[in-house]
Amino acid sequence: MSRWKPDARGRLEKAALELYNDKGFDATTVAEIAARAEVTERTFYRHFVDKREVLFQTNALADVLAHATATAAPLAPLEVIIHALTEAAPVFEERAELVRQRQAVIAANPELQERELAKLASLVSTLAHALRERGLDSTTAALAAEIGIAAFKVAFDRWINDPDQHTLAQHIRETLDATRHLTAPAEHAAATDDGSLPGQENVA
Amino acid sequence: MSRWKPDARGRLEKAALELYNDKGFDATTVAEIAARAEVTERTFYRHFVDKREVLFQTNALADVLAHATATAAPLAPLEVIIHALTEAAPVFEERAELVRQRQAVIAANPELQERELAKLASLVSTLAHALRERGLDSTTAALAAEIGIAAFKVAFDRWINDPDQHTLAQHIRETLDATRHLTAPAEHAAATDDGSLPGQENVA
DNA sequence: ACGGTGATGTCACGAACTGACATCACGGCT
DNA sequence: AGCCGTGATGTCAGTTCGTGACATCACCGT
Repeated sequence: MSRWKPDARGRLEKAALELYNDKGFDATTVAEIAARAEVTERTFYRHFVDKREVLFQTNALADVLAHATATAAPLAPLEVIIHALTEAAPVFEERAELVRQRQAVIAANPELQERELAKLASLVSTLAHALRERGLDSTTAALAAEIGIAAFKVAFDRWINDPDQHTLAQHIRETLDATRHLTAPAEHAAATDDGSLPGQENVA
Repeated sequence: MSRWKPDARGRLEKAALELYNDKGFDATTVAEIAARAEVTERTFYRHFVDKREVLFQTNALADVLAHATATAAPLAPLEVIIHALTEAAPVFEERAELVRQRQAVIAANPELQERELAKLASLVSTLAHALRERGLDSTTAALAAEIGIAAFKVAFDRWINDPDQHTLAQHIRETLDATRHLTAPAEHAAATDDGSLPGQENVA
């Protein structure tokens, strides 16, 4: 028979989630998590680089974004981003309850918010890289990626706090539409319509 | 005569900067900083909430942004933001050398990058609040603030890595112009086609 | 049966913070 | 002048995070 109960990592994750929810992140020690998962503290650190990382297992998202960006039809950068984010939406929508719970924990703790921002920043890098692969110049790619994730933040926030009114995908679309209205409105919009496809426009 | 040398905080700040630059953030202990500043470790923590915070004394920036946003002429949101960021630019330009040095330290350490993102997020809140005060609805304000800071990130990055080609203010203006091109341009199809995303069907 | 491997345990430790209490120049008040 | 409150600092003890080094031992392939 096996020397240890299987899936130590899973048990740790579950224990951590429960405790963070129950007593709050700060009041939870790694020792407690380990004890509840019936492993040692050391084992916790073998599975997660730190106490926060348990909540941020989401590399799936980066993969979806990168893939969707790479395979999207030739479109203006913002359309590509809408496409990619829309593809990614189900990752959240499929486990809305868990996501909300997780978000509540994060909302209650500044350290966790920092980590979340870091994760989002890494998504920006991923997106920007994927856009560069599509031929965008580096500044445009960086800017488009930043704006995309910025819009996602707002859309996600609205989705979390606006239970079931709309899907996340709808919020994303609405938010990016709002972005267009925000940035376009006063100016005449058609000036740059020289028929070119995705923007090779340079940042003058 | 006085019991202690004056300006403990200033000495701590100086000592920390030097050590972070010299041996790196990780390799520097608070004990070392305190020793060099000729105070105790405890005193360090009385002046700075943690080891990172020494590098993020920048509440001046938030004040400038909030004030400039509040007093800007009535304009489209994005114009207000351009105005505010432009007002804030001198905060950096006036001490470009120090800013570059600081940025190098931050670039070398993920923990510091996390903190920086947190500070920027707090600027987003400040900006959004100021925009709401101007009468924008909460979602538009949040979105405009996110986009403004996103553009600022890109502009700042270009400024740091593009020594003296342009001023930060120029970069900001260029970047926000690029934002307009990114979001507005040439998407004549979008006006009538609010429906399906092209290419959606064959993206796994 | 044998030896290598990988997941876990054990131990020891440094370094980041924190709470509680002590000290004592300074500045104001009487 | 003398007393007193205050604020900045020191001292100390303790908790928790996170890591390196080494030990254990079921499992798996040969």
